[in-house]
Amino acid sequence: MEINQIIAKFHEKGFKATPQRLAICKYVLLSKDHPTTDMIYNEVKQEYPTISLATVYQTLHLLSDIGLLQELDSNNGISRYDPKTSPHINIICKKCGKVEDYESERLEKFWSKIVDDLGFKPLGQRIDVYRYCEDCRRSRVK
Amino acid sequence: MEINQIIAKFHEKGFKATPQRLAICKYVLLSKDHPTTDMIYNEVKQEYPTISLATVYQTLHLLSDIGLLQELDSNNGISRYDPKTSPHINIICKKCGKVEDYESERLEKFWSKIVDDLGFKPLGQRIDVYRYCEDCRRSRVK
DNA sequence: TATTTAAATAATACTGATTACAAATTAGCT
DNA sequence: AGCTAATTTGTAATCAGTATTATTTAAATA
Repeated sequence: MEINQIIAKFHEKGFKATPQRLAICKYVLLSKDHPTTDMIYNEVKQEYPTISLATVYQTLHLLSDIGLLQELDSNNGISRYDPKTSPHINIICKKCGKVEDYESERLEKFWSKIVDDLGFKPLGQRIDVYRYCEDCRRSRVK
Repeated sequence: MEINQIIAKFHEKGFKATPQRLAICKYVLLSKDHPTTDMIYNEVKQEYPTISLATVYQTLHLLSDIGLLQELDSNNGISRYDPKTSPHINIICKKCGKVEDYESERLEKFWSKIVDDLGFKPLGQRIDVYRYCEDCRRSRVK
């Protein structure tokens, strides 16, 4: 997504396109690894050393509200954010919380039928599947 | 699920079938409304006035581990628990966090194909769909 | 049924992610 | 360039969930 599109999106929804917001967008929306709030804060602090953690939280909620990302808040109480808002599966490790994406045409096709059945257009969706990831299976602590 | 089956399940997995655990099972596994930890605590306290909140948390995690229920930890940071562990959709209100179930044969059929594609047997899954519920749409605060 | 013991409970202190607040700053309008 | 409501900051407060430890107990064994 282009930076100009993002700015337009903010304006369209009646919000200001502040540099802090754009910096967070630039990082999260390009990110491949479902970052946590902390990862985002530390990354954006490189560019805006005075940014407040509160701003990061507020912005992430805003981005979720206007549909630019999906909040994943995983099982260990630490939220993660996913720039992909189209139907896909999050393969989540029950131990460490790491998230991998799984996309397939079949899933998208199925999903559109399911939504038809539902009878309303959802604001968003989230499809998770749990397992233990490679790393956690190797170090079989529990 | 019969109480005897539940007791057997605990023993099979090497855990003790304590009265506290059984009381929590009795409430949650029969519950239709995806209760929060607090709801469970307050309900079970009727029968076991000395029960500790810590016991409730521990028991719920145990029940999740041995596959008797599904932890839902919803978007507002408060965990909810779902006695239904088969594939179904949780229709979640983005404002108040209320959860409704949606089941369909079509979904179950689709899901088994998706799992085949995945190439591994998941420990569990969670399929959420977001909207604003009736009540929250009516009281259009935000 | 009494004994034994590892497991479980209760009570409470603690942790850490998230939110609330209020003063200072600023995007974007005119 | 000035205005103003929106936004940001920094910090304090909140609160769900966890850790800890002394006490109790389920259930295996004799």
